[in-house]
Amino acid sequence: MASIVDVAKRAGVSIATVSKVINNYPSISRKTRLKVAAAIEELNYLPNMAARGLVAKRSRLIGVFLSNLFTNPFITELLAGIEERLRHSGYDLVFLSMKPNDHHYSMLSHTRSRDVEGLIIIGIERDLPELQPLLRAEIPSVYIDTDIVGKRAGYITADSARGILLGVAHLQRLGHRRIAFITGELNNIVGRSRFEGYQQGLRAFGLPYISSYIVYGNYDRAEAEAAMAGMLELQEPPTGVICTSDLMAVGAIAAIEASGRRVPDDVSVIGFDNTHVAEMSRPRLTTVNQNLRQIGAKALSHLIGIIQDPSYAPPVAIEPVELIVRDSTARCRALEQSGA
Amino acid sequence: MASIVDVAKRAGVSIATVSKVINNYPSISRKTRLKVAAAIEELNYLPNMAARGLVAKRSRLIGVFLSNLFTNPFITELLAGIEERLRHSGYDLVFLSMKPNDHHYSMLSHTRSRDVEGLIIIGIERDLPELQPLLRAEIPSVYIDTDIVGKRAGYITADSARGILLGVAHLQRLGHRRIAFITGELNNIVGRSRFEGYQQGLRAFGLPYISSYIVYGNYDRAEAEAAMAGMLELQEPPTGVICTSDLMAVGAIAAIEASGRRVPDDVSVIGFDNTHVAEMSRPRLTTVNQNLRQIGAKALSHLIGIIQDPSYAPPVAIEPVELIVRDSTARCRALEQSGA
DNA sequence: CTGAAAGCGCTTACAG
DNA sequence: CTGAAAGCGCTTACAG
Repeated sequence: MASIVDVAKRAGVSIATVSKVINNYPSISRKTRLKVAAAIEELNYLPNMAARGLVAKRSRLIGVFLSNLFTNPFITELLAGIEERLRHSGYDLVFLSMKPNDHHYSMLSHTRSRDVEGLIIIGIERDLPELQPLLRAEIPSVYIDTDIVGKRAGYITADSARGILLGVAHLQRLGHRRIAFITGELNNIVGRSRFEGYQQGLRAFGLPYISSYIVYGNYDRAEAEAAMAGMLELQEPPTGVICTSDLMAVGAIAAIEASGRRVPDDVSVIGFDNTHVAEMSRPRLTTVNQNLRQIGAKALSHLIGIIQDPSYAPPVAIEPVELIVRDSTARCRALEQSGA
Repeated sequence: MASIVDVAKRAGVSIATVSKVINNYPSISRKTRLKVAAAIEELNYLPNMAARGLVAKRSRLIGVFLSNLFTNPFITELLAGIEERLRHSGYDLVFLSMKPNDHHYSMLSHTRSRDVEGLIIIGIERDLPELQPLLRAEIPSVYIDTDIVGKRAGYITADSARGILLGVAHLQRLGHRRIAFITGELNNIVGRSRFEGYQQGLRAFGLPYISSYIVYGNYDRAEAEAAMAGMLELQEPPTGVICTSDLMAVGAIAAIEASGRRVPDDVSVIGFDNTHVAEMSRPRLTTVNQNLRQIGAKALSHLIGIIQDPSYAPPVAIEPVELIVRDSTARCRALEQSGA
């Protein structure tokens, strides 16, 4: 492949001049600029990123750390958003796979050995010890779904609390008073704020707080199914249930139907994420939509801002959500009966 | 960050020696090796990949080109497989986003400017002109789902034909004779071989070939729904239908139910891919499973083989598939009626 | 406005 | 078994 030397020869200038043309130095005369541009074109020249990175510390590489790499379907949308915004930025994306059981491994070393300019870190635990060195080193970073801030680090996450609140409001409007909540772990901002949204909702509408209506575990479908089955055996089962993922909602529906009840006639169910699953499920899920693609795109925009401008304030961004009403929620039947 | 110079100073040797220790040159004495290893440990040293790549042309970077970046849910599984195998290989993965409408862009230049050692290319059109330069340059490459071979390029794909054949056999065993086929485009190996599998199946079991039972378009759900709706208005609608994605199967089911029929009682439906959707759909889908995770892992293994050993024969690998029987297929009712 | 030179952090013949 | 030196392809003060 052609190098800067070839271009210089062809254009009859020094390599320093070629470099300046490539990097848009203003000093270069129009004539020279044109000559060099022509040579670049003819030779199909593209600068070697490694060399550039080595000397200028500008690798044009953005690193991504994922906790459960690729296992979560929602990651796809996020990456699509990132990639969209990435396209004409001149940056490429490198996946840094963590090696959790390797003592010699550190996220910071990995980042540095690749000369990565900035980091997008997705769905990681807030108290991971590895994160401290990253923050101390002031690597430009945007966290998605983990509330971490630093001099050059910020985060972006959906307004989960409001999503759940919207769900409670919706059920309440349909006449439900016994509303259950099946959620994931509470050890991160996403889990915590969803739980807060539930509590706020109950309080706002004067609904009873019944601790046996609350189950938390992982975001797994089977677990939600078991949890729901358990609640259906209570003296007074809930008439509505809010789940914090669409998969969990599907699990809840399975349990409800297995008990001989129907959704939404007997029990209303709300999901979270508005994934494909929500459309696919029968009945189709009423669910909370977070614009993952946009979150991904914004994360990257902010990251590039932080990288390129030392005075750029890192984001602390809570993205709006909306409730998508489909077929898994309906008027509370208990209400209709008592009303009749 | 510590450089090789720091390590050399600390260990009291030359940088050449440090380099040799890092790269496992056999000439180094045990004593020196230990001293250097200790210094590396103490300084938390990790070689700068850009510098290494620059001089040795070994960037330890594997590039990935995706056609519809991240929009396809099946990509997730594939990447999970790749990442799994990648983990302790010393390579990282860089996403190279194609810039289709940029004249100055070429996949080859992009690859070279990143010093990428090898390429995984997923779901790309076979006759993309960009591919020729890549092949001529003999960049080690493994294509997934595109049948392309070269001196240092091979491919890996699931045995789609057999998947469809298994579907036809299954329906035939259940007494179906009027079997429809809704598929994607035929302009690539995946589309073609699935269609072949369908034809082989009909022939093998002496089933009628009815051209109005065959629809192809994209892999979209809505399109499959429309196609199915059309077939249901035929004089003699099919009693079984095979779709080449789970999403299309869901679309077909929607059309069947919209027409007042039921799945599987009136019409049996088979999907393809065994995604989450298959479990989620009601009824749960009978579908063809391809082990995407394994395909991803194998693709990477082969690629590393090609990179590291010039005499490694590039793969031409057809991976096995299996039929997962769930609730969307049942005995043909027409048969039962005539049999009764 | 342009170019010579130093240097980024490595690897690899080569000499000893 | 070890090290001095050249060089990979760039960028960036600095001099002119």
